[in-house]
Amino acid sequence: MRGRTPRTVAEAEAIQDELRALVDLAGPGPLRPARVAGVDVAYDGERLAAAVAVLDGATLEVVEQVVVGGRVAFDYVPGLLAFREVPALVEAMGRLTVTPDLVVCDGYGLAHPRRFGLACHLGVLTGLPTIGVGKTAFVGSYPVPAAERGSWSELTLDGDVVGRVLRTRDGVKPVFVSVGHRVDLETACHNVLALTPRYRLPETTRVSDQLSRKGLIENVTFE
DNA sequence: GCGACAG
DNA sequence: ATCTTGTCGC
Repeated sequence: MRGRTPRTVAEAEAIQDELRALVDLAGPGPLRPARVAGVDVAYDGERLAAAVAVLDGATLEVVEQVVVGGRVAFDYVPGLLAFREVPALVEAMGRLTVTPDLVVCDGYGLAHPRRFGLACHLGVLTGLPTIGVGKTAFVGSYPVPAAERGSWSELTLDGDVVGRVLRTRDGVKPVFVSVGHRVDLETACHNVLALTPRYRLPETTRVSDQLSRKGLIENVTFE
């Protein structure tokens, strides 16, 4: 279950249009997940390190970590990020000994040109509940949310609400939340706030980001 | 037609 | 993503 690796942009877009039908937007998804995973990928030219960190949903303490090395198989193209990161992430998740109740991705989910961002892609391939948390704007328009943590505004694309711009820290740049698979938007935002007791980004994102970079330096597994 | 564009 | 030091502020 790694998904096909397209050779062209047209081929990749066709795969997204096909897999989009498998996304489960019914939710609701976990409100108090026991285990929450964070995934991220770090690069060094052709080499890459994909990491998955599983945290206890209540204490936010790290429960398990996995890092796998690999090679870039698809250049970065806005809208096709998943083809660059998902294969290695699926490989890393396959090595987990515990099953996450929720997976927090770096990037977008439904808020995507074809409504099938990285979070949706990883969700469909693993079957797990996923959400996307982006650090910068990608698609859609939105009013700037109030300055207090917890404030949010709707992210709209072509007349559809595809996500929320959520303030996780008072007076700090907000994050872009969109659902991936088997989780609704309200539940996704509740979880993001639960994962940001102190920093702008979810603990899951921070731990997996640090882990992937460390894996790159230590020349972890390779392919 | 010309930019903008998750990571 | 990645290239990159110190510095201002809570």
